Amino acid sequence: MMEPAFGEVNQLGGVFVNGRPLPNAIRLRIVELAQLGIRPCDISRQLRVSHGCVSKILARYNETGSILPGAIGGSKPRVTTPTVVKHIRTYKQRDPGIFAWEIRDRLLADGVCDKFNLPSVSSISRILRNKIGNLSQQNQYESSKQGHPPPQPTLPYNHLYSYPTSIGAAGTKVPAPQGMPGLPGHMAMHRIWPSSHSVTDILGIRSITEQQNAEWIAHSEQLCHSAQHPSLPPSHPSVALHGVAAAPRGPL
DNA sequence: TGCGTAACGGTTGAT
DNA sequence: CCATCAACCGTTACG
Repeated sequence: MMEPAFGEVNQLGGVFVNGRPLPNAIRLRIVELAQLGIRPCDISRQLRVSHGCVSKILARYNETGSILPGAIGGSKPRVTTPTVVKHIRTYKQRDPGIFAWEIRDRLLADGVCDKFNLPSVSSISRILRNKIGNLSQQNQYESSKQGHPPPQPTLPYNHLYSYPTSIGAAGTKVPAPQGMPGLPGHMAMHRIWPSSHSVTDILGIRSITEQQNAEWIAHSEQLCHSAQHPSLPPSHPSVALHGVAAAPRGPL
């Protein structure tokens, strides 16, 4: 906890925070530069991001269509699957005074779970608290993970990074999320460049980096921040975080 | 020289 | 409330 305001410096002189994903703006640019035809090794040098990272981000983008990092932390529901949650909700609705340990017994008795995937009492309590709560009439049994309770969808990361609205979390290795061909070719790759500093002179790439990159990223970061809201600004950077990625480790 | 990837030290967050 | 621990992170180093 406690995000260091300043990270460490890598061999290329770039700043990074160990254990944490690169800022969105940079991830975005890695992809965009690649689409402009700039080679990974040059992107690495220009952005001062290790080539290993550039390689990884690009590879991920190619297969998921998302520039976002994968879902960090947590653990996949081992026992509290959507089905189990649904049953618990039913028990609770039929007998609001039921105890967690009674629910546990019933899950077993009803064959919903076996002794190996039977949730602990504390797990059940948590489910009652977090997922069912009022149990007035929630119907969507799909509310296991993507609940959007507050207007502010739990920020995936500290504001230091602030990721673009919609979730964070790229779904690990899911090959092709919904409608996400993941083909870089389809991209609506308008010119994302700041102004008209055409990148055309790829031969003189060196002339555009440094400063312009910094400026661009700063600008991009602002967009990312304001993008916290569902509605994206019109000038939303192309490659974008669209599509995002798959659900963070599906319920099953 | 470029790049894919394992090892490494690190953080996170549901269980 | 706290410990676990598996998931991910980016950098480094190797091939």
